[in-house]
Formats: sequence, C-alpha cells, structure tokens
Amino acid sequence: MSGDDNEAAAVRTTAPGRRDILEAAATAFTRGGYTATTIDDIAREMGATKGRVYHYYRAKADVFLDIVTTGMQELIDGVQPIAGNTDLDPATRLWRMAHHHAGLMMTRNSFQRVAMRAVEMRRLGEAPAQQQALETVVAMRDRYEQLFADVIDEGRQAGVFRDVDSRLATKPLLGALNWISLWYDPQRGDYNTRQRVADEYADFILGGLRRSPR
Amino acid sequence: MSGDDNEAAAVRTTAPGRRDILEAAATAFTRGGYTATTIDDIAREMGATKGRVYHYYRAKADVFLDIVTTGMQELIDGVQPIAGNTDLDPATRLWRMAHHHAGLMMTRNSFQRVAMRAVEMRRLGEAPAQQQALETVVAMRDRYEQLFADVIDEGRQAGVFRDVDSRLATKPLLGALNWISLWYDPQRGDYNTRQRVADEYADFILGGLRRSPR
DNA sequence: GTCTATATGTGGATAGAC
DNA sequence: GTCTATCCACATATAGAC
Repeated sequence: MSGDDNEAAAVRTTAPGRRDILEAAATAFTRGGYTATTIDDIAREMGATKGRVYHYYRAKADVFLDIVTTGMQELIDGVQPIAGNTDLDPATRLWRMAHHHAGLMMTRNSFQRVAMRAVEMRRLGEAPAQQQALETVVAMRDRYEQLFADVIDEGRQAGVFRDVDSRLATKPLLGALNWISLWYDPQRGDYNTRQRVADEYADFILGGLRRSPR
Repeated sequence: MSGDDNEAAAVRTTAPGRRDILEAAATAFTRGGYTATTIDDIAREMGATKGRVYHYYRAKADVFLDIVTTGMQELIDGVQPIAGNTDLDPATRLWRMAHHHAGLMMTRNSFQRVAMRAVEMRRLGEAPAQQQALETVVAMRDRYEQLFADVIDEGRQAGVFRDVDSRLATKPLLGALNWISLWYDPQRGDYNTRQRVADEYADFILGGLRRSPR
C-alpha cells in the first residue's frame, strides 16, 4: 500500500504575533519539557526577551496549552474526514488514518511532541482555569481515540479484524504512532523517509489487527 | 497464546536505606516529571525530610539516574534470557519478549515510566559525570533494542516475518509497549487484567510482523 | 542517621521606560 | 509593541544541632 499526503497541511489561524511565539515555544518545550523550559528560553528561541511573550500571553501555562490544543486540533482535522469516509472499507480507512497520524508526528514534530506530553500531565498549576483547559485537551484526546475505536469495531463486525476489545486495541496502535514524535529527528528526515516510515507503521498496525494471521 | 510470568520479579540488590528513597522518588517523579519534582516531594513521599535524601545521594540527578538504570536493568535481565533461548523459534521468542516487557511496564510502572522519560532527555544538568551517566543509559537502551532487532532478523530470514528493516521495525514495537507505562494505572489493575493486556500486545505485535497477512 | 535552619541561585510575573 | 529592571516565591544544596 502507499499514498495519502499531508505535507501541505499545517493550518494556521493564529494571529502572526502569537504564531511566532507558539513556534518558538514548541521548539523550546520539545527540548526540555514544561517545567525545565523557561520563558527566557522561549524568548531567546525567537531572538527576543520575555517582555514580548508576556505581551501576548498572561502565563507560561497559557502558551503551553495553546500549543497543545493546536496540535490536537491538527490531528482531529486531518483524521476525522478519513474516519467518516464511508466510501472506503474499514481496513483502508484505518490504514490511512494511521498513515496520516504518523505523518503529523514527523512534519509537525514539535507541536505533536508537546501535545503528547500534555495528556500525561495530571495537573498543570494552581489556576483552575488552566486545569480546566487541560481537561478539555484530555477530552479531545478521548474523542480522537474513539474515532479509531469505531473503525476497529466496524472492521471487527465485518470480519476483517480480529475479535479484540476495540478500546484496548487503540492503545498499542496510538502508542506506536505517538512514539514516533520521540525518536524522529525533523532535522534529518526528508519526504521519502517520512513516506517510508508512515507506510511501515500503517502496514504494521493493519497486520496487528487483521483476522487469522495464518 | 498465553503464559509467561514475571510477577515475582523485581530484583533488589540495593541497600535498604537507598531502596526506600528510590521507591519514593520513582513514585514522585512519575507524578510530576524530573524538574517539577522537588527533593521535598520525594522526602514527603516517605514521611521524612530532605536531610535523609541528601545523606544517601549527593544530588537530585543522582537519585533520578539510579531509578533509570535500575529500570533498564530490570528490562535487560528479564528479556535477554528469552532472546538467547535458541530452543524456541523466533516468533515464540519475540512473543514472550514482548509479553515480558509489557508485564514490567505494569508491575514496575513507576520505575519504567521514569526510565522511559530519561532516554528522551538530551541533557540532565551541568555536571559532566551525570551527563555521562545519561549517555550510559541511552547505550543500554540501544543494546536492548538490538535484542529485538536480532530476533526480527532471524524470523525474517526464516520466512515467518515480513521483509522489514529490523531496526525500524523495533520502533512501533517498543513504542507500543513503552506507551503502556503512560496509561496503565497500577492502582486499578489486577493480575488477570495484566495478563490480558500483555497477551493482547504480544498478539498485536506478532501480527504486525508476520508474513502474508492474508 | 535524621532533623532544622539557612545560604544561594533561578525563574515566573510585573512595572514602567522607550 | 518591545525592551530593561525588579520583586518575590521557591528549590537545590549545605551546615550544623540532636
């Protein structure tokens, strides 16, 4: 199998001032994690000082949450249309969903890596508003997982997938895919490498779910 | 498939004083990450104050590194014997390796979750000794990955696995498995749940690599 | 061996000049 | 809109009592 292209994606609805900050912050957070990254790090990343950052954002947590929701939204925007395309059989849909997700882990590496870490955080700070924002992100993640679970159920009922607990089955699937953001180095990979990786992952996942492996 | 038991594992060669600290610190780091966790958090976790921690460890980074190397060593100790057991065919060996790894992600959740995060850290601090220790851990991880790559190559040459790049193939495999440490809640799972999860993961992975999926 | 100070550095956030 | 200067809270690590 092969195909599906998301290299052009990267929706940008954010205002230019904030956008620069988000890009710089995503890079900085990728290097050091949330607490280890300072506002000075973020500012230095874009050749400015923290006055600039605080002009657009009230707190460090707000910058972080903006990156995370952006990352999650990019996943949903890309994958939901594939999941809902009933012209395609479940196996093909799942293959393309996995392929697209894999692609975003590489082309939007910094945002996705930061987003990935956010859902494993229980608390972000004391501010209840930020806590609520974090829970919104977790809710987005849950809905996103359900997209995969639904397609798996469909394929299971159609007899092409094994008889798995669809909700449990999303764990190795998305775990494998999300892991890409940790080892993939955006500096080194080119278009062909990314396609090869995404193909391999999509094949691996379909194989893992297909009925009667022998 | 079913079987293989690592519930009894958890090797303890560490001195009792340090052991308590390691357990408490692993729990604390699991909650908040490296920078977010304070020495006071660790001390409070075991009902003490930081004087106790600093009596056994010179620095926070040293506590962290001790957890990480312990976690990595537990993986190697459990999986290497399976990988080297040439009485078994490659597919069975890989199934059991994956199953055992999955088990450790759950039974030794805090240590494994901390260890997992360490390898994605580029730098730990300024001290060159600690930096070197971190690189030792990364080297352990590389050797560990190679155990899986070798078995995959064997199975590929034997014709039971697809024609994959074995080194690339370890990525979705170990990514899926390591991810368990993020979503599994040690408070809620019992023995049967863990077995079921490990079985599902091992099946998934074998399916993903097996030749002629249809 | 474990505790309570405390010295010291650093980072989030604000005020206000330009 | 972007900067510098500064306040203040907190965390690592040490000193020294018990």
